[in-house]
Amino acid sequence: MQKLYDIKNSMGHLTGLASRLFNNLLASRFHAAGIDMTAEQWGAIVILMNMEPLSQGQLGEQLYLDKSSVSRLTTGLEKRGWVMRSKDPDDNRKKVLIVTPSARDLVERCSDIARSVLHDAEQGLQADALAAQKATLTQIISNLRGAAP
Amino acid sequence: MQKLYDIKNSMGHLTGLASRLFNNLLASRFHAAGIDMTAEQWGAIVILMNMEPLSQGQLGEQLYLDKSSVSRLTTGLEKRGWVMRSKDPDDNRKKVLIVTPSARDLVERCSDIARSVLHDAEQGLQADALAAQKATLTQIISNLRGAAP
DNA sequence: CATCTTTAGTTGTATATACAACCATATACT
DNA sequence: AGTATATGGTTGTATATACAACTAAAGATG
Repeated sequence: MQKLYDIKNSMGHLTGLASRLFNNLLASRFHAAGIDMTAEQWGAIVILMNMEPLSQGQLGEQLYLDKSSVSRLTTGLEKRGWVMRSKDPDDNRKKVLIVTPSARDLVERCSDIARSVLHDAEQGLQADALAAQKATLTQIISNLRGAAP
Repeated sequence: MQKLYDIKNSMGHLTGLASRLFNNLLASRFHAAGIDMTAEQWGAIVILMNMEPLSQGQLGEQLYLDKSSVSRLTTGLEKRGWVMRSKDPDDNRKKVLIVTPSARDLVERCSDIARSVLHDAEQGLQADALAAQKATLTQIISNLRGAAP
């Protein structure tokens, strides 16, 4: 009989755990700082600030999210006044996303908090180990994106 | 002015992405094989098969899930006849979870599929790089679990 | 032993996400 | 130009998850 799957040492389990713990801690520290923003909202705004203007579809490519998820995420960002969603004059199907001035200060504060979480997460690890880990993760992501369904 | 947060090369982003892609691909292949089980359900059953009997609380510790999430996850597993949930005779607050025989065959097939996904995900990576990555991830998880909220 | 506290699980509510069905617009083809 | 196809976004529905409020049971303390 085949050995049981060693799930607790598997890539899928470990990445899921790390991601969940990171986002939970981030959200908890945002909340403690009186900031009512989720980790996912912060991530989307940071991507936009680096690359704007983006359409919803382009944002989805960056985050590897389904277009329906991007639609709902964007609705939340717009409702809070952090993102402007307007029609693309060159293509009336598209929406153009721009970060509002009011979001920018907030996002800087959130990014400082994210740095603190990252600092805690990487405690005791060498820079080269971290760099190697990111490279490996990046390769895995690329493999998964290219894999046959 | 501070540099913008390099989110696309950050641990939080990469682990979230990898985890999501892995689970999506797994679910897609389960579905293609005619198996109506989610990646999360499979993961929970594998943990149980390795460690049963566990209470819901103990399963939650293994998966780092909130007790409410475990409760709902277990309800789904019970509804499909994959897990027996019974009262612990030694402590009437607790529920004892046991994998049913009918789940075992299915889980073996799912585990084979998970191995195929893992194989695809790790394409082109050296065993030592993968081992180092797991060790680093494990350390990060431990750090995050121990971090102050 | 009576009450206070802690622990285990459930349920209400909210966000994040995927897939499928759909609508509107743009592009391609004949 | 007119129809067929492809693309971008929204909405319906389902699962996964967290936190807060609650219930029930066990343990602690006077």
